Amino acid sequence: MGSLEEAIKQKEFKDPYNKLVVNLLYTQSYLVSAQNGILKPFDLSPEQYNVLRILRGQNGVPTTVSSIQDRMLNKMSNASRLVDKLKSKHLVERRECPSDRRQVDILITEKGLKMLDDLQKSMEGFNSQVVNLTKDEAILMNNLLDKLRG
Amino acid sequence: MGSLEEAIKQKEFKDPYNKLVVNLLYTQSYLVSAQNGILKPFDLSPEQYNVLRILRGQNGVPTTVSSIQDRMLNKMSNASRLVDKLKSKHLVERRECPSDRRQVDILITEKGLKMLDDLQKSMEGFNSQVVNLTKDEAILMNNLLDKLRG
DNA sequence: CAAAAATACGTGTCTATACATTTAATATTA
DNA sequence: TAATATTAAATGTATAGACACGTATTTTTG
Repeated sequence: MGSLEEAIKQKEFKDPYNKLVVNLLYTQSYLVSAQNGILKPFDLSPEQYNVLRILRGQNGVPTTVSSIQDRMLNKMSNASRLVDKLKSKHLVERRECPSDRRQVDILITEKGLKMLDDLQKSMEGFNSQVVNLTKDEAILMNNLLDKLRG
Repeated sequence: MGSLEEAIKQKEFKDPYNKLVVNLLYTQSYLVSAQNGILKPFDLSPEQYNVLRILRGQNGVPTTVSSIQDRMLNKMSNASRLVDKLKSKHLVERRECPSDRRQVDILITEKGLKMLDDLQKSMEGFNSQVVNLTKDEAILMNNLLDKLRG
């Protein structure tokens, strides 16, 4: 499973950039699959999990839907519908925003916080297990990724 | 837009592994969005494009659906339905496999090859434009990604 | 201040992903 | 060889991603 070439049975790539794009797409799929294994018992999708973490990071301060959208990993996703799904599971709460009636304040509920807490136990160590790199290599790669997006 | 922290407005991460997982997911979304811009005029999704390239790589030798599946970037995707979509656009052809009637041989059509050829003009340089790294950095990152998946 | 522009959120639609299940064909083995 | 297991592909279903569009509210500006 080591090299990309072996994994997707492609002999060679035009240049390192071409290979890198394919490699990043392939690695993301690898990570999401692994993450799904942990999230599935909690009946959460990766982006639902992400939205809950964003809301927990607010420490009780409400956020709007568009602010959640801005901070989501997948910018083209649909925060409105994800929040709706989380609300139907009673993991978040909606409040009409008094200062601007176009906006809707979103808050994580006790139940949502509890679920994140339970999840933490399963997620503990997941990142370092799934990422077979030394800490220094991980830091290096973070820097390269930040540069990549320039 | 430089750092991940800025992009998703998160102050800090538990450790470099945690950040790296988030960084990879975020970067994939960045790449797919950019790729979509090129593919949209051709009415192809990224995985449809990928399947066509796999078939072109066969140089006329037919492949089965499951072999395509194995080589796809997203292993959980559904080769059968993607092939179906490509067939309805007359970009691929299905043939029943004589040696094993469970299998279906898939071939790229002339129209499919022509589309890839036209696409190449737009895709030319895309990878090196979207990836703001030197060639050496790209090579380094490829090696780290291969190691990451262990 | 009235008209126009911008913003926030929701919705509609099509495609893709994730995963379970089904159906047909082939392989295994008792 | 008949029964069982395995495999290939397709299908069913729920959620998510991509993107256009609609509606209500607020901002801008002429």
